[in-house]
Amino acid sequence: MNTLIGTYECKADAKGRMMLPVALKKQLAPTMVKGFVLKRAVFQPCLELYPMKEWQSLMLKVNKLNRFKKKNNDFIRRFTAGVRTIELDASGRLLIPKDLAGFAGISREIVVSSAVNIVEIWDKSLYEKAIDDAANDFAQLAEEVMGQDDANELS
Amino acid sequence: MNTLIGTYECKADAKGRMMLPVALKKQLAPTMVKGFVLKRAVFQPCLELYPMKEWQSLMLKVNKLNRFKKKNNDFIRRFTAGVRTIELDASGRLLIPKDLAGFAGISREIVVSSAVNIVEIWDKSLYEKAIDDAANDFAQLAEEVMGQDDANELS
DNA sequence: GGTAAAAAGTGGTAAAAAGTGGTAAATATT
DNA sequence: AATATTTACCACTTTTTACCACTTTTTACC
Repeated sequence: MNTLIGTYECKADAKGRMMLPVALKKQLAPTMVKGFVLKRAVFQPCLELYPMKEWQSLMLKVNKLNRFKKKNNDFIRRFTAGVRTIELDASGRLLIPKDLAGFAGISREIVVSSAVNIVEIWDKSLYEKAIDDAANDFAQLAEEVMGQDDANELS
Repeated sequence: MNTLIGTYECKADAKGRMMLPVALKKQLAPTMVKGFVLKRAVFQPCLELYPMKEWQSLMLKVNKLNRFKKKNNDFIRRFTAGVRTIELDASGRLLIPKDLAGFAGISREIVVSSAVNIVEIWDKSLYEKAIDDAANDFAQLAEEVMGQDDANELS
């Protein structure tokens, strides 16, 4: 699947439903029919939305892990915590289940952010906080993550 | 891609649309067809406009990162904050999405400034301020570094 | 277990906000 | 002065938000 692009702000209604931003919906259109998996993120207090196909291919990998190793078992439990399959309703709205909303501290203001081939769903204020935190050591982070080949930039 | 040159002032209309200055448009012409990515800058309250090709080659690197590493995850999130794909409309106007305009404090008066191979978009007053601050910092820096020994000047 | 109350989830829609397209007037450039 | 560029509007479409009314599921209690 093509990688997703974009970070969007949107609002939930009183029942915790949100419209996916059209720009994102268009990108997701091919994968929309099969539905999604929504789950807790591992590193951050946010949710991750996997197009079903992405999820399945990830599960293929996970299922190859040897469950008789405690670490693998723990990982699987942890990784699949809070997994829910969801679909958009007839009006194209996405309902964020209460427990997941609770985990991610989501109230009304939401940020939806693509990350390669999945979508992160954040409470807006927590998102901004995470961004700020990352900005502080962005220079260092960038160097560690991307900095191997400065030479290319200069050539 | 060729490096872009120049700093230009322009105005947005009531809907937050601006014409790209022709001088810049001419320079961007080859890359225009594929559209752009507009995003929040990391260190400054301004926006960055990437010709799509520039953006894609960056993403090629980014997409190779293993997202099960927290650092990579954080980096990607920080780097892709506020990303939007945009195109010029039929009249050659660039619409700055409301949330991004909000982030960059952009109202009507805009400064567009090329920076190597991307374009920075600033609210005019914030731009002036940033320039001033940088000037002050530089003066102080220069003084700290070079200012100790007046004697040298006189010798 | 059975029942009432609360919570969670559905479906629909009116109104507000954001975005699009076009053009006349103003300003700058040659 | 003539042309090119930029600015300021108007009218319109699409998207998003904020509700209301209703159904289903879960919880709490007798």
